[in-house]
Amino acid sequence: MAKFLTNREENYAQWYNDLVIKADLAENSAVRGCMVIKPYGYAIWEKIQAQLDKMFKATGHVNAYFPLFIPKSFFSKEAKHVEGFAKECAIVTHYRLKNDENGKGIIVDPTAKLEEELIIRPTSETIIWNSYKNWIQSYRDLPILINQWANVVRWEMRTRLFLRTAEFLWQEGHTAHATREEAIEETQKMINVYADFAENFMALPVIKGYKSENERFAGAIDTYAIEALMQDGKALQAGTSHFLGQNFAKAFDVQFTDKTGKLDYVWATSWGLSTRMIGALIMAHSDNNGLVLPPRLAPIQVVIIPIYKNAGQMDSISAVAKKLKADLEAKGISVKFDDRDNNKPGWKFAEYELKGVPVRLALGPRDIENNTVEVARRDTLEKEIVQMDKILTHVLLLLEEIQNNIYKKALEFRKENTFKVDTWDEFVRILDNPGGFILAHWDGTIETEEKIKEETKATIRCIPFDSPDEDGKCIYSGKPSKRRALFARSY
RNA sequence: CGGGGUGUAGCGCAGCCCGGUUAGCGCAUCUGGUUUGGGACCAGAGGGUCGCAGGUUCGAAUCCUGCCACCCCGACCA
Repeated sequence: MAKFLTNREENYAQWYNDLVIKADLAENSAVRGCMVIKPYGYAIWEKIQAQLDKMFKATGHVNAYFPLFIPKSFFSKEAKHVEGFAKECAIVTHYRLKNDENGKGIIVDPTAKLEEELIIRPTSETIIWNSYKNWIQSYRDLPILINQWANVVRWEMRTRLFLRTAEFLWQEGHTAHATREEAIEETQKMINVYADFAENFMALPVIKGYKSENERFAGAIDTYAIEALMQDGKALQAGTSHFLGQNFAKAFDVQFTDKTGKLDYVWATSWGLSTRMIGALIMAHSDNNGLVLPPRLAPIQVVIIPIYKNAGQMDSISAVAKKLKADLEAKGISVKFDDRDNNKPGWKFAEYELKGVPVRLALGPRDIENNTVEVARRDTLEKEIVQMDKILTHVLLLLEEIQNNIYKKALEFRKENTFKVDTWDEFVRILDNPGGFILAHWDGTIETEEKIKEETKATIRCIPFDSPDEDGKCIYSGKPSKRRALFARSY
């Protein structure tokens, strides 16, 4: 059918790239490493935003906005934090251009040099905590539960549409608390919100766990993550929530008076989820015919395609289609009636399969005569004929079923590609074929983790929250271990 | 930053080795007509600083020099 895509089995990376372009989600821009998110791709992001925003507000958070620029001096206040981001910063040094004296275009005006350089935010902890310093004096000012929807810049050496771009869109939550316990509770709450969102809206099963010290966010005491498995057996970090302890409060001198009148530093968390999620969505569900979108995040949930030979037929089909569209919309479903005359039905079928529209309804003269609709579902590509009077409930149920089915399929895939491994040989062998998640014992040291990474490119994705206590031996060093970690090669 | 590759119409490419009519093909676009239940067909039309700057030559997309950009493979990362 869709011979326009590279085969997923032949070249997974190329398939992914083709799909992003052909489905009209995004394209490379004139700026190195930065993408243009096209309307269809952005519509998915808007759906993600709308749902997450609702969930953040339901858990007591509010939105605010902080500057894109961060003074260099702010950045260096938390030692680990700078170290982590220093190598991928874009820096503003001047504020004016002028005409070149030799008449050759425009140049940076050397007299317009900034006193202090500005960093384009790679993340906003520093600029936000600088503000929190002024906002917090007493325990009565706490907690602060703020989220920001923003763009950030990380000057990555190699980029890939959605998965890693030099500029990306995300949300970052930054909260301030009076006690350690409350901050930890917040960190956990938000990783649960992310997992809930991933599983119930993206139809993406995830594993929640702790990051190893090596993989932790720069400046965090503890990082929790949700990890998902892609169809090529590689892992993708889909969201992170950090317990920052008092690190940033100390760096920015944010103290408060508690109920007993004692002065203490504020406890912090931060948590983020980015446009990378769209990459996860694509890689987790799609096939050789194109995207497969979960109904709850699909910009178009149902497309209606007319099949006709002449204007007379089109008139009667159009009347039925418009009524059907209105009825479905009244049930809260987003519907597109594609009555463009410049493409044949076959072309449209292929087009909407490529774009992952969950349900397709075809209406032709036969259907008008028999009072029926042809219903096709994107996830299985099955077609059936449904009586017009049953179509509303049928579509509603079908959308739910597709949502559940693609989740089940992804979960099944993850189960089949998660392995408990106890020997080094097996570990190496499984990583190469078939790949996937590997649960193995690890001695808990950074040295071992790095050796494993060097030799196999596999990293510890997380130590799953639900990983049970059990005695074992580290797969690499043979030293005793009490718990299994989750390993994989990752994006 | 190291290794490899590519820049020719909106997109994908051929031409370059071996210099020589008006730079070609497919897709897309526009016009007209026939079509329409799984990516239609015919006829016609428009669209080019051949990445940039020099050089060699009677003549350069083609040869030489320099530069720039992008892509792929490694080291960094959500």
